[in-house]
Amino acid sequence: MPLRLYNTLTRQLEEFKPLGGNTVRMYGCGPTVYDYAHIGNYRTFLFQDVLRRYLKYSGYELRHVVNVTDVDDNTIRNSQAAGIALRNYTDKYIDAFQVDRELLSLEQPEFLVRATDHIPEMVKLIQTLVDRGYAYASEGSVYYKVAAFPPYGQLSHTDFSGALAGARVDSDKYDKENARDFVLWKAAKDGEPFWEAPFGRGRPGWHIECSAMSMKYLGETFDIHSGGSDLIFPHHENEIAQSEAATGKLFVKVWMHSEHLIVNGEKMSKSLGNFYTLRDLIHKGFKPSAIRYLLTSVPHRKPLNFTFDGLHQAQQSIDRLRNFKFRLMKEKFPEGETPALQNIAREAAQKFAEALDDNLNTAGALGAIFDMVRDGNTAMDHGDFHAGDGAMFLDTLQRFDRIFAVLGDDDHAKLVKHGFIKQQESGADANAAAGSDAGRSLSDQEIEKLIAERAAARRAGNYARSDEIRANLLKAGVILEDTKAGVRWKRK
RNA sequence: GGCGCGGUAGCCAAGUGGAAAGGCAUCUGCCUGCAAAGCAGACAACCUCGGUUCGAUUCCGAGCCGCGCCUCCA
Repeated sequence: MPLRLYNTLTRQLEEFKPLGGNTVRMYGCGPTVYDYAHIGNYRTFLFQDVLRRYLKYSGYELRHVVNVTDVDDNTIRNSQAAGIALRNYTDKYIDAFQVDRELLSLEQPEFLVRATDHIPEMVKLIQTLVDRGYAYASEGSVYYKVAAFPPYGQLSHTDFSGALAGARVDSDKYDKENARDFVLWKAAKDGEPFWEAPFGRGRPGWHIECSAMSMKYLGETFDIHSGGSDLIFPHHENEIAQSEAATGKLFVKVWMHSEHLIVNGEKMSKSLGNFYTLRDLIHKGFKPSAIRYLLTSVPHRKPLNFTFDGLHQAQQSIDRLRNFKFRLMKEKFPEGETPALQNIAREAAQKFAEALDDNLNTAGALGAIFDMVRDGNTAMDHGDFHAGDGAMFLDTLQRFDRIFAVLGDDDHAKLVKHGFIKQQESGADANAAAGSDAGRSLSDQEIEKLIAERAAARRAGNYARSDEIRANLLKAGVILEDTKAGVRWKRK
């Protein structure tokens, strides 16, 4: 089955085929770096990540651009409030964005670009629009003349032929010919950062950034452009107007948008106290992989209601998958193979891909994998699973993880690496430390040592001692399981 | 007002014109030194009203409810 994607522009599910050869050229709207990105932002970025991973899975090469908006009213306001140069201020949040991306296992796009590195391209594009009669200067700023571009409204499917189309626009604020016109270049205000341009000192408007940068790296027409649903209008509508007016060519073939994340049924907002960044959740003790799972498990065209209960459920689900992988790799099975079983694993991989082919139906894809996990576990428990069957199951599991990326069990290592967790100093009495609730985490070696000690106690029939060690480890956030394949431990 | 998205068991959620995936939670049993994990089983759902149809949760119409965008916003 071919990959089919829902295109906001045509409002249809369309079979996907790259415009040029085997390489998919795609652009994703990234964050404005005036603060830490919130989990709603990451819902969109994770959707884009699933998209890029599945395109690769499907055999395509990628040329993927993600932008960072590092100049706008918010970044300027906050940097000035902090008394820090704009560039230095945004650097901090770009670094944080990169850390978050690593925590959430977001793949690096081929190009991560920032707006202020592309001012000349934007100026040139604005000049082209002025030259072609699509833009006009006014009071040192430059505006896009929406009336000059009749297809305006095609993406948001809105008819703007009527006067103001119900928009509440403060038309006194700007010297615009029409309230719908939007700014391409903002005249510099006192004390604000500015760049030189033929139309005067100033800075680019938000929309022109994405047109200039996407076309620079991907060409005048490219395959996929994506972002959150709130960007459909006006941001993406304006990008189309700018780009197509400047080139006379189709700008983007497929537009994809993810629905918003809401929290406990309400819009996430600071005033409601339900506004979460990734680090807020990590500080509450949730694992990045659980957050990734929860945010990717709901197909992107459906609103996602974020709850802590949902995060807990996500964690449990991941554990089920990891447990199965553990059995697969560690348990000893009788020699031989069972073709019927291997077919189950093979068909699961097929169903997995078929679900994702259907506009990235992640929930359906998960169902296929869990079906296989149950069948595999059942066979193992009944003694029907043979040594020769493992590879096929592992292969399907790995296919799954190329998209979902949650089986790695590297949350702890990542959190230590980025300073969210302090590692227990080595050399300390691990058991005492484990029982002391010191707020530090034990190293893998210390945990292994205690497990060995417990194993010895169990062999000696000293269950009081072995249970004490298990309880201490639990207190330190380590869960032990005695399986047929040996002791398995995991961090809570 | 305009334009969208959604309403499936306690929670998350797939899917379908003809016996309604999957995950989490709960209960029982097996397994385990005890747990955990796993297995077996149990419990439990298609917002309402019309229409089309032999048959609708699925298609059409109306309505109700939730969320979003239309102004910076993933």
